[in-house]
Amino acid sequence: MQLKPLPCDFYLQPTLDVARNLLGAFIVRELDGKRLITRIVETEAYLAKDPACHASRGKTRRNAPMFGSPGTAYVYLIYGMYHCFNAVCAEEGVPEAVLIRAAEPLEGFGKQVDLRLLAGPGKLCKTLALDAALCGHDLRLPPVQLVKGDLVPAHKVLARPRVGISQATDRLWRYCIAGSPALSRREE
DNA sequence: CGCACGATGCGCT
DNA sequence: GCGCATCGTGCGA
Repeated sequence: MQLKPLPCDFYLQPTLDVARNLLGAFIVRELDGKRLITRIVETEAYLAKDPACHASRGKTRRNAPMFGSPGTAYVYLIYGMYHCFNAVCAEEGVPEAVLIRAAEPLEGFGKQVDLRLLAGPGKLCKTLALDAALCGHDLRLPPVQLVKGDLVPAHKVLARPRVGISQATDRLWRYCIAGSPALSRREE
């Protein structure tokens, strides 16, 4: 398998396109001298003017990383016990991001792997040990890289409402690979 | 300074 | 399907 990090330009596409195009991409995580590879199967887009976006009401200490360089990580704590991992999109100063909601274990997890080990944003961060220390990290570089992956045909991509938000619930900005066993919830 | 609440997940019913 | 753990953040006082 060739592991080619997604270039900075990738994240400058419209954020909804980044969210769709991250489906099938790989997360390569180096941890304790081991390499874990997973395949992204579910994402959500958050846009600058979107009421559900953390930064839609301006810059604060927590959301400041969303205003940073495209292709860096935005990681935050949710419900006091889980983390959520995002890729920052759009040009510097425009706070948009794609939440990585679920991935499928591919390499480095042993034989009897649980396919649902990364089925949800909190579980994904727990399994890959992603936390605030990685906030701002350049996702082209170890120890966490997003790399070019399988092409997912359009007919396999589902668009669904985002999960867990109370505003702008009508927007179909969650993208899933149809039929994946590793989604955060059963397909609707 | 106090407090309501979240881009969640798990266990119980 | 529902309650709740657990705590940093952000806003109103």
